Amino acid sequence: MLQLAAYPHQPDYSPRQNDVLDSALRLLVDGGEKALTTAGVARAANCSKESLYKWFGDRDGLLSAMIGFQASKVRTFDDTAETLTAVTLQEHLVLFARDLLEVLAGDVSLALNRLAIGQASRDGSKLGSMLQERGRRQIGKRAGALLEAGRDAGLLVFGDRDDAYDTLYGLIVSDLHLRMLLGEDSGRLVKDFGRRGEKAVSAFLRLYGSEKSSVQS
Amino acid sequence: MLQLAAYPHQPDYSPRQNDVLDSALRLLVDGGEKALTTAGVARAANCSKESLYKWFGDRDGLLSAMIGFQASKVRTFDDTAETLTAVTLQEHLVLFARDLLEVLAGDVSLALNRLAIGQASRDGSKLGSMLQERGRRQIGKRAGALLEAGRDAGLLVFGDRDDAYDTLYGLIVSDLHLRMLLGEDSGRLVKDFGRRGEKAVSAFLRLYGSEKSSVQS
DNA sequence: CATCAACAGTACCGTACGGTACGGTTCGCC
DNA sequence: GGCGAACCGTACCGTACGGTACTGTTGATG
Repeated sequence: MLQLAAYPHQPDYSPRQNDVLDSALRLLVDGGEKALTTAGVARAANCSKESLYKWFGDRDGLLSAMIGFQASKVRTFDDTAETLTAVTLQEHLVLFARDLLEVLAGDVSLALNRLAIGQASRDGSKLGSMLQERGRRQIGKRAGALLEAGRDAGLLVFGDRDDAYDTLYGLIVSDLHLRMLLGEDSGRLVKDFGRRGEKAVSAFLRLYGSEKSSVQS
Repeated sequence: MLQLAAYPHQPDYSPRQNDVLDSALRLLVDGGEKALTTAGVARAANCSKESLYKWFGDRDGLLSAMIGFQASKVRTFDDTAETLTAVTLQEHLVLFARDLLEVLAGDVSLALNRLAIGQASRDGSKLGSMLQERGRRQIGKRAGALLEAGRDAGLLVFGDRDDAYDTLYGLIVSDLHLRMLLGEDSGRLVKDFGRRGEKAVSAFLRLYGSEKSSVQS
């Protein structure tokens, strides 16, 4: 699991409003977008609809705020302080893979992705690009730093960093994310994230690893 | 592009009803789920709401029928008749990759996936599993046959066929499908499907190809 | 021509939701 | 204590949608 900030970090809203956003996320996770009515949020959060509209403008503003709020809780940490060896690079990659899979499988993440995808056709995909920017881009920065550190240490060989990350991502996730979004029983799939990550990293190292990066499995 | 049956093949519904389903799909593609109202479908298809309910039961029945109807139009073709060489295997894999990407990027496919994902939280994901079964499973059979033919010809080495296909799928698609579902401007991404497929197949062959399968690029 | 089934078009109903308005309450501030 | 801002709870409004009922109209069959 990625680091969660111990304190909400006061991103954009007051503590009271953060509580409301928490309730809204809970509601969304439990019942899907259909359950996310303004009256329902107000009831669940013990606030009035009038306050909702004062704080967030309208329903879309509430949705945007929910995405921003959730993104503000997901923290990526730099794990490239130490100098990399073949073993530690592999370990860090496997750790990254596990974290990535667990974030993608999180119920809040799944609910928000479903929400954004559902709205993608309508409103010019504002929510979709928000999720992209605040979600994948952020986690991609961590992976990119790790990959470049591996290259600097002579353990990885690649030309374009984004291409390498794209390959790594595909090897780790494949269509698992989409299957979960479609509602495939994730309970059955969730619990070999460790093994899945190891296999993906192994394949990635076979593709992009230098000679000196080989690690006996 | 995958083969489209020249004749609708009379899957489950009458020609008149197929026309209605076509109109409904068109409506969904143009305006998203919000635009897919029963009155809208009836107007677009020049039929009455009463007929819609008689034919499809209720709105969910209409959605299911739309998925089934669209799936019935996508035909996978067997391309493993000839005996495989290193070159033809690579060509078939690249062709498969291109077809896969173009299917996933199709506007009807994207609209239906968005629809199913949007409903995944509510109804026990009936539409989601339908899409899985009729879509990915179907296209996966073609890939699976190709992979096994490659193994039989001594060009590929793998233990579990599904694992190998999962890897191939991840290398080809990565998170491109999700990005398109989120509304990322596909126009910018769409047109190097050929190159993307070639690179993915090249990586796949490096992972799963036997000695004798090496092809100079 | 009479009959009957299928269907289009439309009017209608109940409900649910987004958004607004208002009375009552709490709480900080002078 | 008096005042005003923030806010809760609720009532309210307009609209849009899913689903049903009704009235023709067509077209095939005997």
